[in-house]
Amino acid sequence: MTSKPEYQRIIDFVVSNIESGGFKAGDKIPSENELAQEFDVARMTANRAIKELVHRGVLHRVKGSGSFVSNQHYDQTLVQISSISDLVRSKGAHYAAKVMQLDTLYCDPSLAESFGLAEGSPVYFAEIVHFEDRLPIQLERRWVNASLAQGFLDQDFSTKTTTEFLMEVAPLSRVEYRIAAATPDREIKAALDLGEMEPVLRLRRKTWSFSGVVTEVDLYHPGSRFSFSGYNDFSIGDKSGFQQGR
Amino acid sequence: MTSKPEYQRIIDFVVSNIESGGFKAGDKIPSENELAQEFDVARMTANRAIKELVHRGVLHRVKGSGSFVSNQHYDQTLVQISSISDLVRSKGAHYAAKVMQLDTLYCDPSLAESFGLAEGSPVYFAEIVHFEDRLPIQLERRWVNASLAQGFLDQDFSTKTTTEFLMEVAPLSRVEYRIAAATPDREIKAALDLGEMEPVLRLRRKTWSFSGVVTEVDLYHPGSRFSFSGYNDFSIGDKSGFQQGR
DNA sequence: TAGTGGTCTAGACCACATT
DNA sequence: ATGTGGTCTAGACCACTAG
Repeated sequence: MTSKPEYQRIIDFVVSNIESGGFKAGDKIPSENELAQEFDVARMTANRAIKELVHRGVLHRVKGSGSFVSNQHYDQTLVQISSISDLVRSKGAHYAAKVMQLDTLYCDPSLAESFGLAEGSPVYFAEIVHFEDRLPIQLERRWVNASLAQGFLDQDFSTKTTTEFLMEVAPLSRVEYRIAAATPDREIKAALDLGEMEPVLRLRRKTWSFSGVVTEVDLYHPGSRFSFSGYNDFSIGDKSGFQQGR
Repeated sequence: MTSKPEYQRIIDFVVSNIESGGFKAGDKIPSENELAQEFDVARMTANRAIKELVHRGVLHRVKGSGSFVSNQHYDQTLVQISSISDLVRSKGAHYAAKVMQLDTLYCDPSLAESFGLAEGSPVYFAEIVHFEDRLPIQLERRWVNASLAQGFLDQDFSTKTTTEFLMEVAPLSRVEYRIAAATPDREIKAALDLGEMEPVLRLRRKTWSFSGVVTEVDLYHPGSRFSFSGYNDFSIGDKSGFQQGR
């Protein structure tokens, strides 16, 4: 019989009060000192419980003021997106990549603005098709800040992914992304072996390192064979999430 | 000059050692006691730093054994999906909903299996179109476990969302979801006022409460006007995420 | 000024790992 | 037996917020 930690009793108390409606969104919950007295524990223990719930997004705190119940999650959900090669391999399938294009471009005004570079600055461009058991599963179109990724053109991206390389030369500090459904152009349609009316699932991502924008990428996936998925567990232990293509 | 907390110095130490390659994935890092001595702080302070990095997924710990560097995230990314009415309102736009259908079905074999119910069990079905400033932005097709959501048919879902109602009667414990690009059927095309070749972005979600499957829903969005997006910050403070339609 | 959270200390006991 | 992380204590000082 492993007994629950003390802080868990406090977590349970707060959570069950929220679930029962005793504490509503915006309500102030008892202070650390009050909880510590109530549960006969040290303040640090109450602090740990509250901090855990802040981590989960259940509560938020204001210094000098108190701890408050955050807005309900409703069905807030997380999608976790990992690299395509990991994904394919984790399914036990064979992964392969084919480099279609790999060379240098010079910034047009729009690219220049996006990367925060001067017009005409060099940017590497790569187009790579990723396969899962011989079936094309992703078309990658990537632009890379040349000044932040020396040696990019010399890599063999059929054995190491662009992401793996970029992670080594420029640790990421920020990512922005967008998932959309799109109509493929002719080239995408050919590369992914798409049906006549088949849409694509597009993930567009922009990545910063400490020194600036490192890379922008469009990842196109066949709508009929690929999706982002995952799950969330609440109330029990905690959240969690994975990603899956199909 | 607000000085950094002590535990932040330890976090920085570990992170920079990982980024510089000093600590590699799988490596054991110094123990709490060693770190505490090294930085001349109490063990609890070192513990806090390490716990923070465990929360971020940078490290993992094994009781009795040590703390280890986890596999690199690469560009793991989070998408946070919130409710459509919150989303529209948070953009300052006008939100409206139109209930197209709201009645009772009886489970066919496939529905029965999904809900864990007997064939022929009653299930509520709702079809609702959500508008952002008069423009259709989401078609919701929802199936609801009748035994877990009494009063569902009596609600006015043009003023309160299905999700809000369900959250009240059956607190969620688990969510599964899948994002895909799809070709709309005729009905979806009409409801969302789609162009001829326009694909839809579909979010399919299945939600459990403690007592079983509560609801399954397909949310269809115009590919040309809607996407899921967000961002992640690393290394600085931490992660974060929002969702946005456009 | 009194209450709150943010941080920190210098101990402690325990369960578990490795040796 | 030793070292590790997991938990907990009973204080403490600080910065911030509120009355």
